[in-house]
Amino acid sequence: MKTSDRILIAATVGFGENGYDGTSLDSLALELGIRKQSILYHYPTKEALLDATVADAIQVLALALSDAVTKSEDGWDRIEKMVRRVFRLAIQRPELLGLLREVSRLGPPALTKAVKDFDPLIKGATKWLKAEMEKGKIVESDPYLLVLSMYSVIMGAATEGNLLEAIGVQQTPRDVVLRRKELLRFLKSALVPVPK
Amino acid sequence: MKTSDRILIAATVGFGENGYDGTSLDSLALELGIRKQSILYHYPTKEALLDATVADAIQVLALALSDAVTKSEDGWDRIEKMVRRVFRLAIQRPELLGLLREVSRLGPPALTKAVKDFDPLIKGATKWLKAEMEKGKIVESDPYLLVLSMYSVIMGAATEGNLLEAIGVQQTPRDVVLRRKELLRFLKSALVPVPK
DNA sequence: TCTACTTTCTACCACTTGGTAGGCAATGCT
DNA sequence: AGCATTGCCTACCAAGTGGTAGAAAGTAGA
Repeated sequence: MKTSDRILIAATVGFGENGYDGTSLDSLALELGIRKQSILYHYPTKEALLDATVADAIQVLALALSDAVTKSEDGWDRIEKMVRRVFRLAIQRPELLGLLREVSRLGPPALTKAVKDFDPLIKGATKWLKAEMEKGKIVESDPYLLVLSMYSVIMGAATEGNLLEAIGVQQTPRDVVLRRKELLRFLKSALVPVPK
Repeated sequence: MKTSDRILIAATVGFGENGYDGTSLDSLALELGIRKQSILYHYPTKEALLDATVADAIQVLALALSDAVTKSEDGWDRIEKMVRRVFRLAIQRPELLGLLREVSRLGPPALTKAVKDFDPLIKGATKWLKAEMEKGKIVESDPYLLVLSMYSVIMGAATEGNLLEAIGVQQTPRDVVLRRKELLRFLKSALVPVPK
């Protein structure tokens, strides 16, 4: 693999799990078996490296979501498949969502760029939700607010691994499935209109 | 106010908003108009200071919750009042919830201690939810899982201020009320049984 | 083979980090 | 008064931070 890609991955894991300030270029270099200066050759500053990881993370997330969209039908089925897809991502690469959470804490300027990349996703989701509401397939409410709520719910559920471990909650695949099911029940009862 | 208390508050804000690694003792001291060594007099290490802030934050949260409990009736009313109380806390002192989120990212040893302090709260909530379920006032499901879900939902909603600002969402009191309402609708439809 | 370019390295540097040692003034107790 | 304790200070320090300068080593084309 290209060195620049190896750096990107290691940095994503580092920033996503130990935070931006908690991850030094030296520690990344040590992990990769190279010198810090090689990192700075590929990414001129630490901040540039952060921007690259965030852009990549958003792209991966966007890809996963669009994959779920194409493989689903309108209505609740689409939401369910998207949640499942995000959960799979959270299990396979928990650092990705951790990074997005971290960048939202860091604030500008990194967050400003991230939001710009993220915007089309939000816009698309909002538009779709609105259409679904008009069709009566989703409970009527402010679609933008709904997107934000869903974002924070899914984000919370997907990034609380550390906490669960500390509480002593098992993290076997079966338990994760259970938690995902509970989350889906949560969302479904809030989003799907009760049939008359 | 006692110097040690001033330090505690400043540290809570620092750790909660800029993270543990993002907050240096020097910057805290500068802000307080004292020397770093004075901080180290009251709290022997930076980690000890972190532990103190976390213990304090949990105590404040527990107090707020128990206040909501005593002033509410059983059933949905109690959950609603608790959510409102936590939201109020999130508005008045956003750094408190930010700190709890930060400590869950930091992992042991700080998280281990925090969980120990937090445990009675979780146990109490779980027990109460179970009783409510048996009375039929809350939808039947795994109470422990439910507590965790509610925790992550509320935490997410209450700590996404930075993100909302970057997206361009207004943060006027009216908007916060709207978001709280949406969250409550979310919770209510997931928790309150549909009347036959 | 010579040359130009890419990539990684060694050697530094100024600055910040958490933490130690010990001094000095205020306070209160005997 | 004498004395111990408390609280904050100055003076340091070793380690680690992101980043610069420039040499060395590989690589590919002429």
